[in-house]
Amino acid sequence: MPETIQLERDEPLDLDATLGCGQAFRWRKRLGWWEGVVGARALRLRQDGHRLDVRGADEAFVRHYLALDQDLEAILSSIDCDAVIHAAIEASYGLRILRQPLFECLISYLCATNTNIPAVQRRVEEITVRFGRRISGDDLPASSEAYAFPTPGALRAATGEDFRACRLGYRAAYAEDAVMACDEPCWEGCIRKLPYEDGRQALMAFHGIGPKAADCIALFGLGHLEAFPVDLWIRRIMIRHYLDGSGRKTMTPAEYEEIRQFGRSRFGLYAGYAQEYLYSARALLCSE
DNA sequence: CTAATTCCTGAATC
DNA sequence: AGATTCAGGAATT
Repeated sequence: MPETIQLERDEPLDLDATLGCGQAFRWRKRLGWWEGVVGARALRLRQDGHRLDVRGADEAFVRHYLALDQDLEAILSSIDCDAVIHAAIEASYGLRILRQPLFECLISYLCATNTNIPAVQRRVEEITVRFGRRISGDDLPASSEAYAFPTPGALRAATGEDFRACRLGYRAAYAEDAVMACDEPCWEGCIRKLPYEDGRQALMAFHGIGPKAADCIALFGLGHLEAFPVDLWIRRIMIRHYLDGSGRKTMTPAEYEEIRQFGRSRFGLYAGYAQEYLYSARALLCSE
């Protein structure tokens, strides 16, 4: 089912920035097409100016996933309050915060603590190959395989050893616990009803999910656009451009809280967008 | 409340 | 080439 989405003039999108910025872990660009799996769908996307070619899903699904219904121009002008964020916005104009499936997002960010992006991608890939349903491929490129992200039910059978085999290391036990909790039928519906701070607390109740992972899941999985995750890059950027230095190597919980609240009060309801644009421009903003 | 230490993988450096 | 060092969050003490 080939589809083409015509982007309106007031619907800015930069697909490369959106899929390449590290918010989702299952996208690769090959031969001009972005290939990835969202939930149980294998998608391919290609942008050419205002045209977006789609394989593997209908327009409504892609519009929702890419959050094309959000008024990005209005969001960006609301956070565009100084020269630093302005430069970041210019550099990645059209980057959008995806709407990721919640369980997949939670497990992915559980795999993402204390590690780098390629390692996370490998872990997620291993989990899907071992426990995800294989997606049969009318829309897949020839000779390629795709696996759905497993449901909590499908992962119920996974042991700590299985997760270790997926190279989760000490996170394996955390993943086991998380699957159990997410397998409760009301879990997703209940957490979705909570406002940002409460949802964040509920996420931090999981073993292995601290402030940073909780804020990422709140932002990418629950759509709380006011969340402001603080990783080491954001910390460097904020210290350099907005706050007074701190010489320490590790970030204390108090320092995390200080930077998070500063980001929220400075950038407002769409602080999460500010965070993504700053992160995306990290090389620019941290070069001396 | 803060500081130090440990957990594990993977890449860079010695 | 094999050993050491380091980056990166969260939990525990």
